Amino acid sequence: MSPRTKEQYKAIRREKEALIIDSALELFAEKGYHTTSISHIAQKAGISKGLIYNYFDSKESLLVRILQDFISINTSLLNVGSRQEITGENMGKYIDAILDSLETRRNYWLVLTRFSMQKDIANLFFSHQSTRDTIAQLFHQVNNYFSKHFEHPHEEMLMFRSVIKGLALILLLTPGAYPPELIHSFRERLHRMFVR
Amino acid sequence: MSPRTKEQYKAIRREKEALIIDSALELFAEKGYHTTSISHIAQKAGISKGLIYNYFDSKESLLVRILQDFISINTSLLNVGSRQEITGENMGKYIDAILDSLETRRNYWLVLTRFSMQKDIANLFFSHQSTRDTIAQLFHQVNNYFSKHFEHPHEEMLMFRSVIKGLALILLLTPGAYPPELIHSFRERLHRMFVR
Amino acid sequence: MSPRTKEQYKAIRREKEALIIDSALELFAEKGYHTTSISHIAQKAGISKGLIYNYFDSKESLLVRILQDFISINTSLLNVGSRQEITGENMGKYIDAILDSLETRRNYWLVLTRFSMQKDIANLFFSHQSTRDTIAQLFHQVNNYFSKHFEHPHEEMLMFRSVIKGLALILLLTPGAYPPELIHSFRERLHRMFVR
Amino acid sequence: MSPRTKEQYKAIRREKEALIIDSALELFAEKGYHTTSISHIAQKAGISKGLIYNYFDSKESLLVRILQDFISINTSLLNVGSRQEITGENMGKYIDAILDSLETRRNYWLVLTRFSMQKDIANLFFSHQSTRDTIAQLFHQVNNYFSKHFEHPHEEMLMFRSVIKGLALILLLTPGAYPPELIHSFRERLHRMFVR
DNA sequence: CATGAATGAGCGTTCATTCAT
DNA sequence: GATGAATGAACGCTCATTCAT
Repeated sequence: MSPRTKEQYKAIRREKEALIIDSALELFAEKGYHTTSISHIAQKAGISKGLIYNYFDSKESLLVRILQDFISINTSLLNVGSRQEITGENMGKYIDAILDSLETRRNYWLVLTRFSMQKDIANLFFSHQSTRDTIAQLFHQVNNYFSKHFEHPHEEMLMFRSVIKGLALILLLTPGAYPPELIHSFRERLHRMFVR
Repeated sequence: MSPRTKEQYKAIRREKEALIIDSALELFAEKGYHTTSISHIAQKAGISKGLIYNYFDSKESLLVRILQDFISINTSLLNVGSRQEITGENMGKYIDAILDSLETRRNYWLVLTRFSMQKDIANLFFSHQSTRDTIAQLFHQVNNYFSKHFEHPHEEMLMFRSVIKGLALILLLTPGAYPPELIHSFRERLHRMFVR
Repeated sequence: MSPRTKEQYKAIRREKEALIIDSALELFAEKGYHTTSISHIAQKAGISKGLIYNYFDSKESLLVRILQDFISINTSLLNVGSRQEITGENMGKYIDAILDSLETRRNYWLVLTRFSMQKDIANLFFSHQSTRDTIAQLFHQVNNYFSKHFEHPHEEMLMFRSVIKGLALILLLTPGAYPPELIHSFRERLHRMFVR
Repeated sequence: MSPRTKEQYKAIRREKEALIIDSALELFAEKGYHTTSISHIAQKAGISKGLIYNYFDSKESLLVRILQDFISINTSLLNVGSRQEITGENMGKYIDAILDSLETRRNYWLVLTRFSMQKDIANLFFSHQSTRDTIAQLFHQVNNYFSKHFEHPHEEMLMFRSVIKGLALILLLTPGAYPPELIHSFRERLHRMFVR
């Protein structure tokens, strides 16, 4: 018989790759990078260990891929062009987007949060210049926003970062601990605090 | 030479144990749990690998011991008698104590923060009934405090927990990123926000 | 289009087989057997990995085939009829043929030389009765040649074998280390030494 | 009980290291580097795989050690000081020493011969400057010797190298194929050819 | 109490080989 | 005839843990 067409092969690859990424993401989120073995990922994906290396060069490159996917999703969270200023409206949307994303992309956030605490992997995260640039720019824009609208901008920005980070941690680590209504009113409070 | 007395033996044991814990804590904080080997700990402590197993059952139990020590220290941070209420003064002290502790016990916090994301390790905290009780009681008392002094107590308590957690994370992971004056004025702001 | 005839199919097979052998030979010679993967051979030949197994049972059998091809070429180097004696002229031609062959069939010699040290592979040469016979006969004829023309035939034959083997090794492993003129005069010296 | 004394530990290490080297040498000589696994070495030595890494950093470093040992043994073969000239007497001893060494250190020679044919491992062999220097110096001295005593020094030196190399190969690969008397008379012939 | 040689299970990774298409 | 996704055994290597001394 004839071999599969190139399109068929591509489709197989696309699906299998997604399957591997999903399995790895879930395990990385649940147990962390070092405690998750390639064996375990393969088992979860229902494939052989060897096949993973048909799709990814190494365990590390699999992680990098997951992180990059997440970054490319998230860079659009703050809907601002490269050199544009952040408006109050954008800030509101940004807050909402983060809170929403914490639910819809829970596993990604778990992985990212975990790794921001691990020096070796954090370095890996910043190994790409583009990633560093994206984050530096975002920081700069947020900085400008607070400088423009608040009396004590540094203090306020630290408050902003702290409360967002802390809330994220709480929501990630104890999901369901707070009722939706509370989350909702908290979100409104954040708007009152930081949207100008 | 006369043989050592039982007390001397005990003293030696206590000191060796402390030495091992210190070495492990420093390495866990610096490089993480998985990237720190028993060999490395022994080297840092200037003893043999085997001796560590004379004091601890396993690498994990060494970690657990470190975390439990820290928890028992921290639960006394808020020095309130069993059924006493938290006063505004106590709350102020609590905030200060936490911020101070983040500096003086940085390594402990680093280890704890990293492992709070690991479900199995997180459960270790609650393995002792007494720890569970202490934490539950603390939670209850803080809850009462906010109920008594704030219009939206749940919202306020979530704000309290978020900002403390987030600030802790920032201070731990990016030490030196914020100047002392800013930290100081931020602390005062926390007092204004949460001390009644 | 009309379906291919049986002859056409055979021709395709023959060409593909030759393509695979050529690719493998080049890689085996360049990087060695163990460091050359089937993947690499397929890539060099511009075909799929699977197709190689349509022509050869295994990587090893591909190697064996290469070696056997070469042996069957080489046993005809000394073109002496079955029971004929080796003449001085033939010996001269033999020496020249070997030296020429080291250049024209360099890759074959490289592979053969490397594997002559591997006992299991070395035995492959002798797996075919006909090969064993040919070699035995050749040995016998050379033996006769030296017995007839030299005072110390065994010593002389060992000298012959040694110098040819050693020169081959040097030329194969350090190509270009000796200028052509030197090689040429060395060849003449070999003639003076061994041609009677 | 008290632990072993440092001397006891050193003795254990020395013996175990020798055991590992012996086992590895034998297998490398018999089957080659790539076809010999750490597992196999451990099995032959009657120890666990892990223990090998208590003594050697890697499989490669084990090989390097073997090669270096051999070099340090052999650099004294040609009994000449750094800048001294090679005398006829020394050349005679050199020839004898090589032929003797081929028997007494057969496995070393097998390993070395094998690896001179394998580019990746040959490079490893020359990775140490001292090794390169030693060999370069030897080559230089032999070169001088032939220039001084022979009419066609390059041709003669190529003859010398070829016959020694070829004889070595023959003796290594087909031990016992030639009777001792023949080897002995061949040795005398080498003396007549190259000792001046 | 103290040592470090020794173990062995498990890791990430490679690659010859198979087989559905 | 031809493809390449998929397998699985084996590799080199690490390291928590054990134990004779």
